[in-house]
Amino acid sequence: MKLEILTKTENLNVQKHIIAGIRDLINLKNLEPGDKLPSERMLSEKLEVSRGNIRDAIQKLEFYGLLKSIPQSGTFVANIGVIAMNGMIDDILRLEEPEFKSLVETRILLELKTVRLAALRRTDEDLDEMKAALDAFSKKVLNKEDAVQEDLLFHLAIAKASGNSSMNTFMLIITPEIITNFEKYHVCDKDLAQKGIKEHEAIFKAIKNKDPQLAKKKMKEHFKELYKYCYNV
Amino acid sequence: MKLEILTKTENLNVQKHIIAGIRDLINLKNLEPGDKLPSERMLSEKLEVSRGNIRDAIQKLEFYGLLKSIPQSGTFVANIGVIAMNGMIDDILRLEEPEFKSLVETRILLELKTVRLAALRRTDEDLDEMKAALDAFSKKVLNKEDAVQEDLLFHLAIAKASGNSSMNTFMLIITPEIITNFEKYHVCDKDLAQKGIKEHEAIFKAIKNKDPQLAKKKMKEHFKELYKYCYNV
DNA sequence: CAGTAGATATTGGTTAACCAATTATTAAGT
DNA sequence: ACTTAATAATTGGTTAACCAATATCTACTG
Repeated sequence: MKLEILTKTENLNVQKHIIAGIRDLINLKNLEPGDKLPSERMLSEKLEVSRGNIRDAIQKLEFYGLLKSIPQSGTFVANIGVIAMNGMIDDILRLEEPEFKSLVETRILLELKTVRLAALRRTDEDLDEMKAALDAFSKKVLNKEDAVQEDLLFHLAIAKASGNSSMNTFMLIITPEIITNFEKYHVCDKDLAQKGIKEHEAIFKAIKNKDPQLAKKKMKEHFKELYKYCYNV
Repeated sequence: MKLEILTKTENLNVQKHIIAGIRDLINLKNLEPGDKLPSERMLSEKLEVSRGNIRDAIQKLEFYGLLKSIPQSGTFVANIGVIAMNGMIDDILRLEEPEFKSLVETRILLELKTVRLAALRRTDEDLDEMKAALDAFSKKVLNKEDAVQEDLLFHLAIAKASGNSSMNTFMLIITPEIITNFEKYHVCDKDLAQKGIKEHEAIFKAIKNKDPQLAKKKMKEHFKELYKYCYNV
């Protein structure tokens, strides 16, 4: 018999099997917040997978705040009751890779907020970093070079200036895929980029002047062009 | 000499050291999208950390879409240019744990959108699940039991019905911390929960009737109470 | 000289042994 | 009988050896 390497999809299925197993076990044993899960070795034996797989699954549930590992002690149910635990795990198991449209939708939502917050909260240092990103973008466009990266970095600078760490994180999560798709579908062509400079400058100015309303308005106009491209491609 | 175990913070610093090292290396060698990174073993030697630490750091950069590992072949720079790579890595290195206020801010933003989308896109199956969550919440409140979990599960059901996978994911990420803090600060006391039933029902009804405007309005009213509690505590 | 087949080295991934901290159990002492 | 000290077992975390797929080099053939 030939031993085949597991594909990424198969690995994901193994992980889902484990996560479902942990959920069932929590229910079976009526584990409550603070209770200890069986050891990784026991879990790997019961679920018939390697300890490494178990550790990966636990890490994922830790990421979602459902479990908490403590060295040389054990893995514990986080401060979340059994009802929420079940509901959330089911949601996690059902999660699918987001489509490009979802990403754009989310990005627009986030940015219309971060730009407002940035106008309210930006420090002088934030302003400097945004200016640098803005200049880098303009320079590339004027040289007729591709500037998708510089574009996104300007937007990330706004996210940082918003002072909201979780929005900043979420922007970072969706940005790479956005860049890849933009480049693939040539969303930002040269003509559009020319307009982009003016629009970026308008956004920057509004943030500099601490005018949240105007900042949001300018961002909306900026996205208007993107919208057209995204939903026509 | 006594060997001490590394705390979680120290481990995080090691990871940041590695990520910065990888960034410097990409710059030094002018690696472009598709180029291969040095092997994990070389990196671990050069940065003087274990291969496991290297793998963790690479995994993190893979999560943010900056690197891509291929078995038995190597780790490659994703389809993102050196400028964006530098900017994003710097952002990642600077990321801090979000404060509770940031989480609430983000949650409100997300939910005012997901509720609109849910009203537009909900399937009958979505409706059933939301109804189940709604009933579970009502039942608990009427029994004068704590219902923070059921509350959040209703909101997660809305996120699912929005049909936007990334917003759904983001809601899942912030939910546990929200639950923990709500319970800690007793944000949702019994009287508020009584009101909550009516508010949830109004939201549900609006989604059922596919009325996005009304759904958003009702969600806003629902959050009005929360807002007061969050910023007074 | 080009091209190909085979051997060798390198790669990310996996596994099992190991580690020190913790926890549970036992034994001893008062 | 209770407390405490010592020991054994268990725990998550870490490390190094191992694996098979891949990439690279070598030697041979036409």
